[in-house]
Amino acid sequence: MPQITLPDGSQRIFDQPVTGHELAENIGRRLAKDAVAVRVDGELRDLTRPLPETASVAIITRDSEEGLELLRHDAAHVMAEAVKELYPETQVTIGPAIENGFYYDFAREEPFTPEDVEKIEARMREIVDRDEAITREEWDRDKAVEFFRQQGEIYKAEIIASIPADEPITLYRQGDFVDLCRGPHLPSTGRLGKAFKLMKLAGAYWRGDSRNEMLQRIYGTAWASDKQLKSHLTRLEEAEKRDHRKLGRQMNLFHFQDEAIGAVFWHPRGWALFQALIDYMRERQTEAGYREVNTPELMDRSLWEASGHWESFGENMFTSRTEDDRIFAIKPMNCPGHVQIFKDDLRSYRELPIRLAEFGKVHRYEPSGALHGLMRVRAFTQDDAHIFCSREQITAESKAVCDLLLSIYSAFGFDDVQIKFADRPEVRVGEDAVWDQAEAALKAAVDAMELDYSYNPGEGAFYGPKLEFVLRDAIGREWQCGTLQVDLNLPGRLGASYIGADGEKHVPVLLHRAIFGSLERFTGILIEHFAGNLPLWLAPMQVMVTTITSDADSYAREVLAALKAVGLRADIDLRNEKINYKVREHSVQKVPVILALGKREVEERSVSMRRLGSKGQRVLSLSAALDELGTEAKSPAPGPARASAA
RNA sequence: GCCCACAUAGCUCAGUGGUAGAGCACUUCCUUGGUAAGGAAGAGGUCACCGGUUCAAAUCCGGUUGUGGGCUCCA
Repeated sequence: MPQITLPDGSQRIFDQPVTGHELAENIGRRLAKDAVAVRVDGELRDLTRPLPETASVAIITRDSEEGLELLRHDAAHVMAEAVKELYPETQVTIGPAIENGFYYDFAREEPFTPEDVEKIEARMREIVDRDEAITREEWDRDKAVEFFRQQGEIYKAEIIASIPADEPITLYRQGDFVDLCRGPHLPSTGRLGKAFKLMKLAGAYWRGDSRNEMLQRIYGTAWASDKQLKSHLTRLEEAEKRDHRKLGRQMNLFHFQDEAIGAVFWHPRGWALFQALIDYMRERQTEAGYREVNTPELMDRSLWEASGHWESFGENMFTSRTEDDRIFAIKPMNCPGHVQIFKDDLRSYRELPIRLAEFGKVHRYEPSGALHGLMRVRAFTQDDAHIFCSREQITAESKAVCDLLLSIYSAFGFDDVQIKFADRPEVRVGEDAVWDQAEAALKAAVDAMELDYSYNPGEGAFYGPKLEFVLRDAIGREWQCGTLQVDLNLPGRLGASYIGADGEKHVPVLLHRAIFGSLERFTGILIEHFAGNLPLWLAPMQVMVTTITSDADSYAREVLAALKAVGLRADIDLRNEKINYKVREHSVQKVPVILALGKREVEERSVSMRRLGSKGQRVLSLSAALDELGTEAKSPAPGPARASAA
């Protein structure tokens, strides 16, 4: 007699074996309708499988997180079925659920066209209407391999061959379509519903390896209800409106052009924002004991060979050959330069730690396909710093870096920061014993700080392990910006040393750190995070003085001078246009404060202040306005550092 | 770098083989108007570039460059 325990602790006893579906019906019709699978003693299973004699069982509904994932996985199968029906020569490979949807990778000589995708989506809807039963079958491994080989599905056969021997091979059948799958799946294709949409065509390498052939990937989004689908599509539209490339033009911040691909032409307003970031970082890091330096853009190839960069990244470095046949590389990093400054003096342990910072512009020949607005460029500025210290100082210095970094992120409104610990990559320099020490030191530091972190195995730099700091923006997207790397390799390779208390030479530890990472990219992130509505302290143009009639011109000039005198970035608009027109134009350009001046303001020596995004305006005296704006435009005071678990 | 798509006026875009279009922006004139587009006129384009097909190419074909979406990469 099956005895089923439900999540609330209640028990149901049946006089004959039941399936998950029957259990759900027994509990309630509505639940049975929304059920997509069951969790039996922690394991997800098909609704149609009989339940064990005694088990604790939870019904998974379509709008739960797990249910949605199953729904999306089913959508991938339905898409594969549709593709096989329409284009039988296509081979199927893999098709997982992903965030917000699913994809499936297909192998086919001829590329799918956007029209094909429309047909595929229409066929998917037919398959849902057909409501085909989805059934699970356990197969013998060799038979399964043979089955897919015969069908010409060599990718599937390859996948089965790579499944560990102790795992069962399960196939799912819906209509004439059979796919290898771990499951579970919905009972029938009708249960998928129609809240899905195919989104885009893309290329993707077989098994994610660029040495392999390129497959055709079709992405889709799938939801539990039409309402959810619609709101997802609305969110995408909203995200598109924040695109920093679009806002960059609208706000007249920067542009790109073909003669300098991957390099930014910063316009006056964009540069004002960029400089505001530098000013703030400079203030904070000076306070934290960093000293700013500047190192050459071009340095001889030999230096990059010594550091190891030439070997690892030589192909991605810009170089220049001089008349006397020397090869200089445009710096892709600042570290070797900073090491030269360290080396130029005989250093004592008493000087450590030495913290050198540079807003260093670096150039990297990034692959053309990787370029993306400000987010991935070939010429960018790092808020780079290198801390030369002793082994004993690693923990304290790492902690100081984390505190500074989290406090600065918080000042920009990023309070949700994840930390990832990235350890030794396959391709690296240095002895494993040295890596053991570096990883242990960084781990000890992060543990000492009591910060939560996750692992990102094999993702360290070629010279040392690193912490990666990932922040979450206003619409939930994650951006990796900051980094802290413990390097026990480069200082030795570049011949840096200091004299210890014992009178002997020691190789210093080098901590590499960046907080913004790339100033260009961070600017792009801020634009998207705030949707262009930057807080006053960051706004490139903070106040626009506008006149309603030309009688106010001379007073307006006086107001502008007063604003500039208190350090505000301000400008004046005396054009012979209606106030509506001026307000619209400056609002489109996201100027946070518009002061409108007419006859009344001239007489009263007041201003009519309009804030971006608000409907009305306030009239206040010029001196009150100067006080208010001057205070608000100050950069945020250092705040407490916080981080959350990854 | 790889796959797919795209490239028309400063911007956003229409234009499927027969003399290049719209809106906004720009210039000039009128308008001095109280908070997200006042009115009129004018100027502005080797249709990314190179080649091919054709009597004829923005339009069809090939190549190059760039951009977009992905994949790979990211010191």
